[in-house]
Formats: sequence, structure tokens, C-alpha cells
Amino acid sequence: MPELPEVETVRRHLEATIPGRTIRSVRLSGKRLRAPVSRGLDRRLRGRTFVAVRRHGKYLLADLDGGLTLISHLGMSGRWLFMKRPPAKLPPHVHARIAFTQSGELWFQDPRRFGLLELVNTGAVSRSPGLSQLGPDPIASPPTGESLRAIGCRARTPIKTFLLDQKRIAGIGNIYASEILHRAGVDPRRRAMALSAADWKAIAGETSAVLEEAIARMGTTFSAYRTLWNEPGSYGSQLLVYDRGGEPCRRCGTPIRRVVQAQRSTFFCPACQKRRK
DNA sequence: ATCCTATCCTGTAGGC
DNA sequence: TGCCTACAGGATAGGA
Repeated sequence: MPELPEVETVRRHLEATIPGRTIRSVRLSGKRLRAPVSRGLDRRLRGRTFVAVRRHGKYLLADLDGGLTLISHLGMSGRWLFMKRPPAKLPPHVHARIAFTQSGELWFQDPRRFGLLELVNTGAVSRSPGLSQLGPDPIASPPTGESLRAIGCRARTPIKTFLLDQKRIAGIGNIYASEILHRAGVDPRRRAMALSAADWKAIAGETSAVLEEAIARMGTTFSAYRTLWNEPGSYGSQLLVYDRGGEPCRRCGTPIRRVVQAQRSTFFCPACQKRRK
């Protein structure tokens, strides 16, 4: 679910909400997420104050005083929710409840439990598993045709799969990979190493454009994703190919095709995205 | 080294 | 209505 635009939306909302708030208590569900929640996370967070919220790819980094950083990843179904007045009845799948001395609670909810909560020393963030291997963030360091070609010109993998590889570029997921390639006019099945300089330039430009436009609309909501305020994102209405198998291409009317690559659905227009270019 | 496959988990949509 | 299967926005250990 949450890709870079959704995670960036949550980051901005967290940044506007939690810095300056001090943690009174943390309650954990005890359930294992993608990995076990850091041991003693509840005890170590007590009394700490949030300072800032950063992001790298799909990872959120919430810095606290005392040199600590709370790393989180939303996986497929995770959400951060800020509850001004927490309801008496706890909804299902809330794995962390962070209560503040000021007011309000911050909840981490994740039905499928593919998410991640980890507490590390701020200086050790980049050595944390997952983050240590991450490629450049396309918002912090916008890709160029040349920068992408440099990392992709020897990759035998299809360009769609290439864009999903977080070690190469951090933050693109299944929705935006299809959208970027459609707007760039590149067939998702072509091997990265076979792309021309013009193809790479188009992909680089559309990567920035699609991600920025999606951020402006607070991301894409199909079902689960919500912002910190429990609101859906509205980029779904802008999608040109994702989840539109069989429907007419908005540009040329040709039916959108769905194929499976590396166990994931890919959507593309066979007319707008020709093999050769 | 590189790439593909199966797997973690729950919720939901669609076929019957 | 219910039962069953397929599939879902992600990441990763293991095998080829």
C-alpha cells in the first residue's frame, strides 16, 4: 500500500503534530510485526520528546531527544493515526499506543503486520537493517537520466522490477512504477540494460513528476491507506493505468493490459508503451 | 553477483 | 447467507 507519496504525507502530518510532545506511556500489543518490535521500546521511549520527523524512501524516522530515533515502516497495511481524544473501545490491530503528557495519542495500526517498529540510536539509523541497503530517495535527490542509466545500464531485470528495487531507488512501489512507465512511454517488460538515454531521461522526469503530483494529493487510497488524520488520499482519480486492466487507455483508448512480473501486477498500454522507442 | 520464488499476515471481493 | 479461492499498496530469506 503505502509508497513514497503516502509515507511523505504521513511524515508531513507527523512533523506538524508530534515535535514538542513528550511521551507519557507506550503500550504495545506484544504481537510480532515484520520483525519483533525492539525490546524495551516502551520503557526506553517513556519521558522522551519528539524533535523532528524524517523520511528515506518508505521508512519514517522520528527523532527524539536523548539521541533516539523511532524507525517505522508501514508495510502493506500499516497506519500512523493521531487520536486527539482516544475512543474507549480500541479498534483491532493497534500494535502501539503512544500517549503524550500534553494530550492525544499516536497509534500504529497494522492488520497484516508487515510493518516495522524499531528504536535505535540516531547515529546508527543508516546502519539499521533495511535502511543500510537503501538507494537514494528520489525527492531528496531527484534522479536524472544519467544517474538512472548509471545504475541501470547493466541490469538484466525488466525496468518495472528495476523501479521496485529499493536498493536502486528508494520509495517507488507497485502503483507508481506502472504510472511512471506509462507516462514515460516505456514498455515495463523491457530489460533495463536495453533502454536508451532518451528512455532513462523520460523515466527520471516522470518519476519526479508523478511522485510530486501524488504528494500534492496526499497519495493514493484504495482501501486501507489513510493519512494521520484518517483521511484518504485523492491521487487514485489521476491513475492512468494502475488497476485499470481491460479499461480504455485515457490517452489512446487501447485496452490496458495486466501482466504479472516478479509476482506483482503490472498495468500498461500496449499502444502508448511500445517495445521499441 | 543477480534474479526469481515462496513466505510472512489479515481483509475483502468475486464466483458458486 | 455462507463457503471457497484469489488477490492486495512490501520486504526478504533461500535457491537456482
